[in-house]
Amino acid sequence: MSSAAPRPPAATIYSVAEAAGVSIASVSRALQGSSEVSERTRAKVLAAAARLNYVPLAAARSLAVRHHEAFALVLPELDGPYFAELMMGFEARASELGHSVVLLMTAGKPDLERAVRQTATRVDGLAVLGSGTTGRAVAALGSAKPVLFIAGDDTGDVEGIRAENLNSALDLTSHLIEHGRRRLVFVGDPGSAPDVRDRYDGFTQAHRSLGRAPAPPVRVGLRERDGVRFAETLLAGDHAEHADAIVCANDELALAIMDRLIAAGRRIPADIAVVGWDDVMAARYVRPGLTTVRQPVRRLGELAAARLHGLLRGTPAEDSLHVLPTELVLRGSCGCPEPPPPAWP
Amino acid sequence: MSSAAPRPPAATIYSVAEAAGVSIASVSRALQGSSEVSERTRAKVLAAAARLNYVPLAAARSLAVRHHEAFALVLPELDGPYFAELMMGFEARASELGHSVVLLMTAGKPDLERAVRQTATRVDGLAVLGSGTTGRAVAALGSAKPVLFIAGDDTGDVEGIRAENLNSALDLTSHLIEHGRRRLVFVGDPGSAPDVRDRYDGFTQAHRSLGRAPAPPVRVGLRERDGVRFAETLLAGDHAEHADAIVCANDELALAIMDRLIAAGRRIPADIAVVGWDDVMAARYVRPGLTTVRQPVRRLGELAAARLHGLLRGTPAEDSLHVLPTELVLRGSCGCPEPPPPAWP
DNA sequence: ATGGATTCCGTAAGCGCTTCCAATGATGAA
DNA sequence: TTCATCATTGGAAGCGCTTACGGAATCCAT
Repeated sequence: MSSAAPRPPAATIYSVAEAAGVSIASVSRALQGSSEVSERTRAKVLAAAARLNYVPLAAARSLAVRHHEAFALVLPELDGPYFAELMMGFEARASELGHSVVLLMTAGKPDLERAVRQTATRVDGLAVLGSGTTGRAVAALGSAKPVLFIAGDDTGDVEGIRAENLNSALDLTSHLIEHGRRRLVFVGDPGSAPDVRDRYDGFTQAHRSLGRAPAPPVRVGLRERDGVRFAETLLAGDHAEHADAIVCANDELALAIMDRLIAAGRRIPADIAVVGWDDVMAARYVRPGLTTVRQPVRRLGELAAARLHGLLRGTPAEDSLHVLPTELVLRGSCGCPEPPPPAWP
Repeated sequence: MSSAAPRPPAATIYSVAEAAGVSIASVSRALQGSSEVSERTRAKVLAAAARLNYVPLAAARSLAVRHHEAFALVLPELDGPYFAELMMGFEARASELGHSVVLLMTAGKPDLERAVRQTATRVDGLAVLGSGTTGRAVAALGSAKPVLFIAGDDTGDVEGIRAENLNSALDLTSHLIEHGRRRLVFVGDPGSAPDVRDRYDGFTQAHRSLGRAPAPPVRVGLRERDGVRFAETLLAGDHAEHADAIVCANDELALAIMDRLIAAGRRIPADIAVVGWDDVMAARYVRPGLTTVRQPVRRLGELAAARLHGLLRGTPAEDSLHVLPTELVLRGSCGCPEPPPPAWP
């Protein structure tokens, strides 16, 4: 439990040069591998570097080469598998491409814009999840650095990637209607995020294409407590038209609602169907299993890193890459037969 | 969709100085706030800086002041709420303390040691989760930078923080025994990680203190598929002594096992009790609810950042801070009555 | 007024690295 | 043997910032 360990001064390019008996220029060249150095000096340098445990200081290198070999990932919060997967994908790909990743969480940050700009000074590009405040804070960056929006709006001037939302929501809603449901309600605030908006749009389009009128959205947050609250107003009969299917903006909401409804004696899906979005782990363990939509979140993260890299090198975007397909996961909560448990390889 | 946006050169301290009509030294002083500058020049500088949208380049600053104002968080993977919470806590606290966080995921990294050292060059300290390979890669860093192990071993020379494991496991196991269970089995590999080891130790101690002999651990991984596999061998009757309670190293395992057991017609907890560890979201939505142990993971992350900061300034560790208490959460799967659903504020 | 304190500011020296440029020595052709 | 050629190498500038250091301007007490 040594608290004031004496830290030996780290090796620098100078100490390596001295140890190897060459100039710092040669050390740099030998280590970069690129330029021309004789085998002899390269060997000497490599040996000395290894002996001294030398690793070039990132800051010095950044200053000299004028870039950072790092990307920022800025996220609103980090809940559930969604963000975890996103990060893993992003980090993995970024790392392959030779970039570190610095993480910035926007939730609860008093001076977001400052935080963003601060972060921006140590990276070559930023991938940003979150609209609203975050989006604005990032926009304030101007075009100083490449920015990529994840699951954001098509703002036209900044590139963005996302998972498909509208059509999946349309399919999901239609599926419910095919199950004979007639009084569907959408729970979630389309104004809160572009992907929620798209999901609600799919919901309405499914209705309209069948000549029905969609109910207005129930504008609540995306957390469990919001679901609980909604379930309670629903049970209290506050909802004018007695819903027979609930389309939730995410699984958290759906799970919480389903739980309360069941606790109150409602049968799912017999009395009322519930579907969610995201396919979180809990979705496959509750009974009935939660019908939901699975997004390729990890690939979204990977793609974000790859595109940022591309942006840096001026590689034009292939539009087709920018919206990733999703997958409907049908389980018992919508009225489908419960699927067999997945077989693990 | 502009792919080759012309990026205007960023403002530097020189351009600000020129715009403000002062020297770069004054700009630096005015912006640092600390040193003495007249109100007049400070105002001029601030105005110019604002006008030019100036933010000091982190790399240049790092080079000059010889530290980075950044911490690394290195994690083995990022699954479930555990890691997400940890990260949020870490980032939040680090940010409060004025540090950026750079993230390094060790899973699937071909040259881990290189990656770690690379990362180390751009931070002032690293918080590391994961023993084994990761631990070794970090150890290779020597004492070059402050390192903090999260949920690692007490290696003596490096500081570490963790949640309490042994006593909670002891309590949990005793609780099961009080429920009348007699043939408990522990699922998880004590050799895979220090915290799993401690949990198994608690398991054995609970037995010994009652004069019973603990069964040897079932050494499997921590993922759902491992649980499924175990459940299947158990159902196949491979397990010599017919278990009446399963203590899992984490919730993922417990959930998967419980699911398969129920699917096979076993009644939980009547026929067999199952308990986990972590209190993931799914734990409170499955039926029966999963009895588990909740760790203050977020606070673990916060503490990690705070201690790293302390290490940097030579603040000695308060030992009491280093192991955080956990909380038993009793639900139906151990034989307790199902608690009422939580009330959200 | 005059001296010594105080303030405030600019000059310049780095921080550790990359890279252009010129110098070196070795090589081959004449 | 001599000279052009070429592969290597070192010198040095510069990336943008902080921070001694010392000079100038201002102040107060005498």
